[in-house]
Amino acid sequence: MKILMIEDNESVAQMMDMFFKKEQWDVVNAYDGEEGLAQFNAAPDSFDLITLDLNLPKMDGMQVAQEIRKTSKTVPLIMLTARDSESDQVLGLELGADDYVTKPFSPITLVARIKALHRRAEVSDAPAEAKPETTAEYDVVTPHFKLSTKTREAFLDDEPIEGLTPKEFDLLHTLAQNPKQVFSREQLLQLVWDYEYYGDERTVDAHIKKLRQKIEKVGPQIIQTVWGVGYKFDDSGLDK
Amino acid sequence: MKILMIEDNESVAQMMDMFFKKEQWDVVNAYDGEEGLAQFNAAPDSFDLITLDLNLPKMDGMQVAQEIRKTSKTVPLIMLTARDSESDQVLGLELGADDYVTKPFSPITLVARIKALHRRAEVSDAPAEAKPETTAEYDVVTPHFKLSTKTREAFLDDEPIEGLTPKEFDLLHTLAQNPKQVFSREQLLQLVWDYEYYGDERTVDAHIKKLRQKIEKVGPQIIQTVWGVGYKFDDSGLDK
DNA sequence: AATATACGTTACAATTTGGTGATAGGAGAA
DNA sequence: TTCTCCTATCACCAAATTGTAACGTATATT
Repeated sequence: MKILMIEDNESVAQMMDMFFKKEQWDVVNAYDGEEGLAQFNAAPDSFDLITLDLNLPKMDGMQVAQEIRKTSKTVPLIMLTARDSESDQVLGLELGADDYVTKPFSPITLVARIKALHRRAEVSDAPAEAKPETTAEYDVVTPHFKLSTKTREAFLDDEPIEGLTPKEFDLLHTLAQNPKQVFSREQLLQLVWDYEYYGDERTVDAHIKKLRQKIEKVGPQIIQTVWGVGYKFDDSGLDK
Repeated sequence: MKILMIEDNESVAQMMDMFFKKEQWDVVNAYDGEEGLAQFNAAPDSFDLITLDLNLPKMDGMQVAQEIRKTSKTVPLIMLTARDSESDQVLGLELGADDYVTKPFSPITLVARIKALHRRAEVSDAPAEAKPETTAEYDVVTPHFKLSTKTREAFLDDEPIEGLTPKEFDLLHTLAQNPKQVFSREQLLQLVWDYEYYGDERTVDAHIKKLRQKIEKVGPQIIQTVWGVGYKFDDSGLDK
């Protein structure tokens, strides 16, 4: 998958770039509207998805969107917009955005939205086939654990883990996406919270605790503490 | 299923394209009357259905309809017309439209009308068989719930949910079509309301409330709140 | 064992989000 | 027209979530 990212704020661009690469996506970054449009027109068919910041130098994001839509009516387009400007959303959707995300966002959210949009686009391109409509598709699967962002449900040995709050779900999602990999508190704050958020590391602990409580209700612990480092998801202890 | 969409308004075309593709339909879009007719005549038998905007550049929609009907007397044809022009409806039906929808419409309505028309056409194409005339066909079925857009009735464990208003029915339809999938308020506004409508998210809450009241009269709750995310249809709690 | 550091736990205030009822506008029917 | 029902929106209250500080407990290091 190849993404065109049109974003002028350098640190935000860097952050996004990092997370996209973690997903093994190719990223092309343009730092203003003109450059973005040029990049796109140079090879319109090569991009699978575009993220477009609305607040851009040289050429306004809305204009860019319009120009892009003149060339391709279908390429998936996500707009990034400041939280307050609600009218942008209206206009954005009219100008052909498929989704928009308000800044500041959490990486896990953005990535999830991109994946969802890409999935939709892929399906509609494909020839008509057997429709798995109602068959839940899971984003994370191990022999004992599965999780779906579509339904926001998580299962441990087919028992639903119930009552998860948004943060708890995202946290579990992040950890479970890379089983056995240790995440520092700092990393988790970066992944699950807004990229502008710099808070207490104990916050992570507190959420882990509540998450563990809800997991314990249906099965053994799958979130381990790695002393001096952080936390990890590991359900391999259930294999025997 | 393959659809010929004759529609000049780009953003409306795009929106329709998106929802058609979600249904996994093939879509061919023509941006004026001439092009539409050309597309149709190039392969008259390849289309299963045509949507035709009446207000078109180059060649008037009515003319297009007449020309189409010269070639095929049976291809299902839906006209899209501005809300005020009532005379169009009369003329349209005389010129061979099978249905018409007033703009602006809500996606769920348009898709439902297309499905209904297509179903009718399919049945009448088929060799004379036992026609289940009055036997309701349901659009959504789970072990405890069924819903028919034809009769606009919904049943919970064979008990009719009564007194549903149009919006409430569409809302229930949208949610029930994808059981367990969480819909944000924003998504619901996009699906159930007109494409030109951008209103308060609390509006969804209010409709959900009234819908729940009517559901409660005949059985347990099948619409759940997913805190911080949205709402979902889930009747799996009734299985045991 | 002593110490320092990391972690777990709890309680609580602040914030966010959802539910609800009142109300007024508007469409459609009588 | 008048009437009725549907619909949208607002304001207020209730409920859930969240971040953080404080403090107790566990772990590693010396």
